[in-house]
Amino acid sequence: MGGVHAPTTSTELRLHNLTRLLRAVHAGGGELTRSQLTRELGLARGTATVLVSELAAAEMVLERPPADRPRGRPTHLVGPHPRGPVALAADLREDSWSITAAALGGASETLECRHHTAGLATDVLAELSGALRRRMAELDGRVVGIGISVPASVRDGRVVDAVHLGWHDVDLVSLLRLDGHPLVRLGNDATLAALAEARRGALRGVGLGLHLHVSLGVGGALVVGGRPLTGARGMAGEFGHLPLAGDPGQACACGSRGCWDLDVGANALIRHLGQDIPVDRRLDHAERLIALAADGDPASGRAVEIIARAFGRGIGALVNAHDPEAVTLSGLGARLYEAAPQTVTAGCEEALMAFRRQSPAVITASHLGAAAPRIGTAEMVFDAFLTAEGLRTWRTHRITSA
Amino acid sequence: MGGVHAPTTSTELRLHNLTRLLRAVHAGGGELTRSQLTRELGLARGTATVLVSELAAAEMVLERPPADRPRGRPTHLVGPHPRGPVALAADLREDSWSITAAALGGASETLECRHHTAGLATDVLAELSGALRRRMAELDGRVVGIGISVPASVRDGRVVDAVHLGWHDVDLVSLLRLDGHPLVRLGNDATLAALAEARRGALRGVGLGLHLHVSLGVGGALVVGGRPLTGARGMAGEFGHLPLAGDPGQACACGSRGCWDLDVGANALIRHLGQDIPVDRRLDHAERLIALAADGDPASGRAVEIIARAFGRGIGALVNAHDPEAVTLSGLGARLYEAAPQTVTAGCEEALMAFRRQSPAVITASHLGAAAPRIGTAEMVFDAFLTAEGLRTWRTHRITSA
DNA sequence: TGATTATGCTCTCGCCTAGAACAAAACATG
DNA sequence: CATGTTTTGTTCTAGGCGAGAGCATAATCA
Repeated sequence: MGGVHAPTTSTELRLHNLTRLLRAVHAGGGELTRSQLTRELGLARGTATVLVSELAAAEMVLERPPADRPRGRPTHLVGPHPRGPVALAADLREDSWSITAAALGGASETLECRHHTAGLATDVLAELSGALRRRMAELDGRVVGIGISVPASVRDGRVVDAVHLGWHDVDLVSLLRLDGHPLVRLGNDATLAALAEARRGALRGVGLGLHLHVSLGVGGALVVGGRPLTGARGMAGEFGHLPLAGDPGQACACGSRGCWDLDVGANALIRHLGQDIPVDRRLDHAERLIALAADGDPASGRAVEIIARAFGRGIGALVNAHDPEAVTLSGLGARLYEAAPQTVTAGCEEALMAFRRQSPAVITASHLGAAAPRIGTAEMVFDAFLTAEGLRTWRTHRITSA
Repeated sequence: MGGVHAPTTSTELRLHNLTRLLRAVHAGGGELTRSQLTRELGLARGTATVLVSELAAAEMVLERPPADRPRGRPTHLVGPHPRGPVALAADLREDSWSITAAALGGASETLECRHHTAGLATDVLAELSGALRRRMAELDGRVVGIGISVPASVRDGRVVDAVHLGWHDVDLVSLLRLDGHPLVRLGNDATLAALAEARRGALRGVGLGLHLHVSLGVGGALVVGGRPLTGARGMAGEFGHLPLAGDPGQACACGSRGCWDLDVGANALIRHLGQDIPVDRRLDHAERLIALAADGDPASGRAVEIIARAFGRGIGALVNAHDPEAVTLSGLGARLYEAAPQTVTAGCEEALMAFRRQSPAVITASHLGAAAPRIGTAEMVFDAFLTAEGLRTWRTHRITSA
């Protein structure tokens, strides 16, 4: 499920082991030595030699001397090649967009970041499209895929529904005119934040984790074996539209009633204070309100407490249902937890089944911050690229272009 | 992730392909021809010859002539060997236990079935233990594993909590004195019903499915790639303890509030009618109430409608959150859906996000009936056995015993 | 009876990895 | 500073595996 097929022939076996090696390099952040990789993958040293040489010849990895040198013959760190594969990650938000380039191992650099006020105006997309094409040209031949993170439901590469933006069934890939590129992937920002957490954050190595990403509302994903569940149509993780913590009769903009979204997120926080803020400034405003609360402002403080409690209760309910090993929070969720950890925890315990209270799941605020969706987007692209197929493409591409 | 490792050497490659072949035979119910298997697995005919011969020599499969003969040279059905592997499945319930033997391909026969009134009395376990040992002796050397289905939360092979039975942290495997056997697996009945549905029912081939099993309350599992999620501690699928459809303030016996369990299941149905029925007769009674409703009894009819609506609303909420391709119902859930399909559907649509209403997930009543946990138990055992390790064990065992 | 059709069997070939033996490059020690 | 120790890289051989080709086989069809 998702590109990693087991080999059935000896030829595929080679490709499979090359992929495994490359994935290990990527997962290790490009900071593992050749001998570590050899041990980790259970390869013979001779085999490792062949495989690493092949990847180095293809300009995917480069060996460099390590900082510290233990006793015996020195080994080398296997890291990304300076002319190696790059994933471009575009993070499109209600109020801004950015483009980040990530190399094998996950090291990334945000190349460009623009604010906008136009919501989904076509010229915002045109601007982003132009920037992406420019960056691809700059990185001549190194871009193996483009990922786009959007605050919206995504299905089969199309934006199905963006409640807060008023988008419905938009073919973003076509609008960005990236059809020509072989590997373009679209993802929901919360799902991608979960992916980032699974690969580079607190859910690393966790069998079953739950990640919640709070922005205007609440989204997230169950993470199973390092992979967020995306649902049959790529629209899972809409936890905000479970009736977890509030008035079951209250209507939600999504068309249902009693949604958790009505009680948690920037929208809820602002509504609780009776304020009226335009969509494209709500996230910033909500962060400011949480800061105000921390500084002792009573009205903000009360609102934050209410939201934090509702957040906690929903978390408890979700833990009841799914029994995760760990729960991680990103976006506004992390801020909320940092501002009122005891309130969130109390809400959670309140909703937990009694026998689970003895060993509740660990709640952690993500340390990836606002970069989470970007990082996850790059991981999504590398997931698609680090396959037998991707390797073949890279090799033939480099051979023909050289 | 569950025993299926990818090969890294050519020796493992052979074992891997043997396993794939055996799994395909099992998944196909032992009714696939050699040529079908060859095509399905993408093998060369020569390779298939070698692999099938090897499995036949090990007395795992047996080739037999097919019923219908198409044009060319006749091929053979690859089915279970009469002296081949057998999984024993014990289904332990509040009021009875049974033992079922399943062969490769899933064909099963219930060998023994006893009623009891003693709940968890030690002599019930002793009786079951004796019966299991007897069956193992009868099936001399063919039993590759024993699975046990229990109506309780299970963690690390121990019964953690059985609300309606009063069991807490019971080491059932030790109590049954089966420690000697290499492969003993314990599972929750709802989770195993979901597994059965995934392998032999309506969730076959479904990428992400949701199975709900209604008895006194509601349990179930998300099925991902043919495998039910069990949670970090094996206690997932407690969907009944999400506050999905009722009064959020109402206290539940589990220690939380507003649980779905309060509105759906035998307990809820009986409570809605203001009746008072002992725990061990509630399931039967609830079925009778649903039958009464179908016959036109107004009080029962109203109660069933209310429960069905709450059931539907919760399903809708879960579909919002997880976006399953299909939803299957077993136990009382199937009865409820058959009795009032339009009410369930209406409740579901009511809770769905508007944009999902265009293509809602398909709801299906399971056709496996009461056998679902048994079937799932056998599948659990074969899952553990049909691995490179399991094959090795079988081969060495047969070699030394022959 | 002979043509057609699809499958099974056998053998060769190329590919892959393990493992052993040897070489190399550092550090540790006196 | 020279020598021994330790760990890793390199090279080569042996054994195993599956693809594919060519042939054999067993049924149906005309």
